[in-house]
Amino acid sequence: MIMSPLIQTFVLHFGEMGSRWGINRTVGQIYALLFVSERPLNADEMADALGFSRSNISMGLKELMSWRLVKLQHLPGDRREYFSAPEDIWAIFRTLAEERRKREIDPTLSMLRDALMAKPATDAEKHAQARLKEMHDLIELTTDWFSDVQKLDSKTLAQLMKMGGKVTKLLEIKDRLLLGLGGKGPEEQETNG
Amino acid sequence: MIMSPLIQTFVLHFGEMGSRWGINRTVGQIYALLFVSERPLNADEMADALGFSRSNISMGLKELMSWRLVKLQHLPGDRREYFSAPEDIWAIFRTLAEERRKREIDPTLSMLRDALMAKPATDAEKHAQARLKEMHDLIELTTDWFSDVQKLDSKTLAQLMKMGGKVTKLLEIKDRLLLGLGGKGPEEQETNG
DNA sequence: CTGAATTTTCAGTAATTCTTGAAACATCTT
DNA sequence: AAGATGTTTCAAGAATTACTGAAAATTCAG
Repeated sequence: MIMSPLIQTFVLHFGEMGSRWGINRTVGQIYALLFVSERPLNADEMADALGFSRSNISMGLKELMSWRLVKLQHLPGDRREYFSAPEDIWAIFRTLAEERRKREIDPTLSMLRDALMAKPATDAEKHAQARLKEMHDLIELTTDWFSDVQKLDSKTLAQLMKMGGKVTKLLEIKDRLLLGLGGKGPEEQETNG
Repeated sequence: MIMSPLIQTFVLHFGEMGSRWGINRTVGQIYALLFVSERPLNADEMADALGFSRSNISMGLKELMSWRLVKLQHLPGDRREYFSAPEDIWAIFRTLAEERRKREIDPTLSMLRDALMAKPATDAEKHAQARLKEMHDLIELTTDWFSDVQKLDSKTLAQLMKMGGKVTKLLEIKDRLLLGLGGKGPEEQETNG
């Protein structure tokens, strides 16, 4: 299979980026290729297109499967395994986030909690624990929030994001409501910009 | 300088995590050490505590400075350079996000935009471009949103995050307001839960 | 069951990235 | 300006990670 220059550029860039994020180049390229492909691909096609050995592709796919980032399917009358990336890019994003959480965030939080249980023996330890507490709380806050937000459907999520910093406007409105509906009316409508 | 077991565990874990995120172990450990330290440290102290060579520390610090993650200062009557991590952990988080954006997100967006300019020659390219557009939009949306939210002060940000998925409640209220203030009154107050 | 097709494993090699000591460089003190 | 102190650079060696081909394992058709 021959990749058009357009696709090739993307695949190469993505592989490069992957390697900056602790994902190996092969895996990044495989995923990029699957992501833009209009149909599922089998391992030989990928090996051919990317110029990697068959076994390298096999390992890359194994990795991607452990991340739940690829779907495996069979084509009628063909024994080979065909792979594809999910249609919904938000779903990809979520899966990535979930897996990363499970693999990296959770163990880190657990380590921090353990460290916080110990009785500080010195001033240095007391200070260190205070810092670890800050880190723990920040991580917990951001990931809990993230997992909450993640549960929203794509449409709501997009709507929310499009508002950007303007969510604060909503917070102000909320506060005003809670204060007993004093204050101003709906002239706050540019909130929707 | 001798690290207590508590600090050592943290430093080691952080170095390990770093290496999963494309940050080398030394750099991760240096930062962890600075993060929990109650006072600024000089390069020799770090080399000693972590068991790395002086030159390795020097390179690590250079890297951390390029990320704007450490502050350099001088102590009165001491010619050596002392380093520390910012007090405010949110500030650290923001800096990290900004730098990562500058280095990785922006170039990726630019590559995607370029790819989208090309006239698709084949069906495969047409499909690929549609996918790249999805990716471009997702990245742009999330990063724009992130940079907006990033500008909020820490307190507002924390407030927002503590709400988690409940922000949708705010959206509902907003929609109701925009629909001309029909609908219900302030009995929606559990929004604050 | 047999054998063809396909996939996975794995040990060895290749490539990359990390780490170091030595030398160069810089800055201060006298 | 010389010497002391401190920092950076860099080439080479060490360690890690990626990649491959060959062999083993699996799957399926007949």
